[in-house]
Amino acid sequence: MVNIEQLVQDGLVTDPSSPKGALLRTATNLFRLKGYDRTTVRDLARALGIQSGSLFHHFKSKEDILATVMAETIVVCTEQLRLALAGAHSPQEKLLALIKCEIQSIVGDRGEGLGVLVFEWSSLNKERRRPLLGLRADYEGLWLQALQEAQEAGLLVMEPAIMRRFLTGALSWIDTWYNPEGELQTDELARLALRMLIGHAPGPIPSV
Amino acid sequence: MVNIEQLVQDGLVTDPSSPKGALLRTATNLFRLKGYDRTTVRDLARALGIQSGSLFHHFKSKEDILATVMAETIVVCTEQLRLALAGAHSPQEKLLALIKCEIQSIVGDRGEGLGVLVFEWSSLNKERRRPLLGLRADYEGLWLQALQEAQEAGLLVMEPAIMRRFLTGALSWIDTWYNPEGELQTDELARLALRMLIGHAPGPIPSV
Amino acid sequence: MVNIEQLVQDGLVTDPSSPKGALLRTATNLFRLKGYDRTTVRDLARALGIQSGSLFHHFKSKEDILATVMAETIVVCTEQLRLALAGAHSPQEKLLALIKCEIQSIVGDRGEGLGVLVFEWSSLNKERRRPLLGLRADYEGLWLQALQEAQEAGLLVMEPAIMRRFLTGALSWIDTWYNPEGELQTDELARLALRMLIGHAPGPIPSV
Amino acid sequence: MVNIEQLVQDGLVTDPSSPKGALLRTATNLFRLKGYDRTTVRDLARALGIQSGSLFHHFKSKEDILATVMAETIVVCTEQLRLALAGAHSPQEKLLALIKCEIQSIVGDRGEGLGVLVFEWSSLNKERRRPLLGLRADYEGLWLQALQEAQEAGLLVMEPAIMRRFLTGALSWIDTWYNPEGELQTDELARLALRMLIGHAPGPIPSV
DNA sequence: GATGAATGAGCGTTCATTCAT
DNA sequence: AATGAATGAACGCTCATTCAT
Repeated sequence: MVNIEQLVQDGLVTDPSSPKGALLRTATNLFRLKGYDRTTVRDLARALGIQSGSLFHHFKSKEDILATVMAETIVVCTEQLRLALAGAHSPQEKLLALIKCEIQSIVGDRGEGLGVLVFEWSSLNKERRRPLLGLRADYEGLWLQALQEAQEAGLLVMEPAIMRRFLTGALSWIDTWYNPEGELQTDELARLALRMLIGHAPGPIPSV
Repeated sequence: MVNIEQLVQDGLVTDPSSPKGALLRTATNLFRLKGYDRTTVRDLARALGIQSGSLFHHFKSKEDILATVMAETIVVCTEQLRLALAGAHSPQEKLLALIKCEIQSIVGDRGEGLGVLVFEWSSLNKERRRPLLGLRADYEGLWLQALQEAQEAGLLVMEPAIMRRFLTGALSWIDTWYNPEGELQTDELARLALRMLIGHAPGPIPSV
Repeated sequence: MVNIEQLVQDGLVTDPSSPKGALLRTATNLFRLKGYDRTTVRDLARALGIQSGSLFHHFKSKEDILATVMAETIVVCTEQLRLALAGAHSPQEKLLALIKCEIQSIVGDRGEGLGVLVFEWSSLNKERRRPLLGLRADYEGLWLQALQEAQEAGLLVMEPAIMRRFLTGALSWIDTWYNPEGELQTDELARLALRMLIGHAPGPIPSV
Repeated sequence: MVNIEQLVQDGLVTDPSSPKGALLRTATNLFRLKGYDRTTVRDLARALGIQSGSLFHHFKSKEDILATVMAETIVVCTEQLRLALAGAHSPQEKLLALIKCEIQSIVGDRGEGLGVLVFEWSSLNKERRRPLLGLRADYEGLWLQALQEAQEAGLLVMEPAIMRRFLTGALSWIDTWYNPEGELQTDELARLALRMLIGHAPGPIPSV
């Protein structure tokens, strides 16, 4: 598991155990559940057991909360991606690790943050998007490098940039249908996604 | 191209050349561009050159406009899917036809409607979702049948239900990155997607 | 029964069998049932089976309809009062006749008009009230004259002006509680009211 | 005078010196003057010197204000009635006390509230009427008991239920014509009303 | 740091009225 | 006479934000 405490100390993410951290967690939940626009600051305050005016001691505006939720989501996911890569060696292993990691983010406790990132993107002012695009580029950089290596190893069915785009859509969509209590395990799901990338016929993927 | 006039006569979609049709087109555009919540009825009226009160001669409420945009989008896309299937015969041909058709919907003039459908789904009241879910089931039924046939022919790299879910995400995501003026043609994009489904190694897909 | 046809020919009231008459009847009903403000011209048009715009061929404005309802109600009631007086001779007979007549107006088919008159009075512009006040004065003149005669005959328990005011309130309030299908007949009710005016102890009122 | 402070402490009425109390007073005034429907929340806010949005900190809706005006009016009047009864002993004394009290309510500072109660009753949603009907029944219960006793003492000219209805109308109508600056005193008015109930011939009512 | 009353612009919607057909 | 689309002002109400306490 990624070392959140380190990120907290680096000032990159908010301490989840702090009041501000609780605020962000609750905001993420509500923004995903009801949508950013339909979540009022009073809703948020009520869920936290405080008055709506008090929110503005932590954040300058409602949109500031949204931007922070998005930024911290990307930062944590990127850190998790880095960690996943650290334990993988072959191109195929790396791809599988990234896929597993991204699926974990989507169906796990970062799922709501990612959902907010995708579905509420248009709620964010143009100027506020820029820094997030930079963070996103870091994240995507890790993916593209791994896909590059896989292609050089002759594994991919198509070029990395498009491959990644197809994959991004396929994986992010999981959020809309995956049932964690169903039979399908996330590791199996990751293996299936990998098969889509490397184009093997049905049957077990050769062990990595 | 699908016969819109027939659908108009059947009362399934609004005549695009009527004032109400123009209203729906403009609404689709704004809902996708700014989001449903951030599009005010005054925005919509201004874009149409009418008074905001006049909108309510055509629709009982703002949400009614949203629901109609969604319903007509599905109806037209389903009709197009049906038409695409009519010209295809082998399982592989059928798959390619469906993919081409869905990509055309996404990057063509139904793209905004589909974006509204996906991104503003949560803006719709629970009760208004039901009829749309029925229409959506018709659409997905066509896909699943074609995928079923492909699997029986030994073409697919995984079972149809999950295959379709991966594909839905991958294709709908195209909307976020595809540039119609770039080099990549939609037919080529469709071929690449098909390759993901049927798992061939790099190189030309065998002609269908 | 009062001769409505004569009033129609004199141009004092609208022919009840004409479209305009039907409009007034329906308006009276709706104004009393829902209140003038909460009755929309669309409600009224729908109840008549026409379009709301068509109302304005008969009346210049919604308030015009209200004023007409009120004016014709007073005119008819005054005419009925006159008729009632014509058949009575002694002061006591006259009082009873007026009371019976007013109760008939209240619980009968002029009840809604009178309710509109009382309850929607404040919905009427100051300027439009003036002519109605004149019509009302005619009506009250008949009452005061009869009460005067009764007082001169030593019948009343108090002076006519206040007596009339108490009676006006008592009788108009009947509308809120009287049930025409109950046991209490309107003639009996009139006798009870008369007893209140002339102060006999319980028991049958001496025959007039 | 009834102890308003006690009612405030019991949570039955709003403190008249609080901002909410001022709001209710102003609302009562406007609702009576212009009618509930024609009084806009902006009118009310303007009369109070606040912004229209601020009203909704005190009340959830405009109709909530109306319902509160009505409820508190009945509660205070009932309390005053109780107090009036406490100082009266014979049936005749009790009747006179109740009449005086009701007239005071009508021509005094509860007159507007009672006017709102009568004239805007139909502006209130069906569900909101129920609790008010209960409060009203308490009020009427005091009246009916006193009238019952008067009848048993052989005082009334007719049975209590109808007597009360005539009286309700007669007294509530006072609001439309009584001029506090005229010669007629409310105590004299009350004596006249009592005479109507107990049927004495003109002349002074025997001392109670 | 937290409160909560107040703000004021803006929301979706209503509706009497107009007018070209 | 009648239609019905359109108007545009006004409605009740919401809500992010402010600020004196």
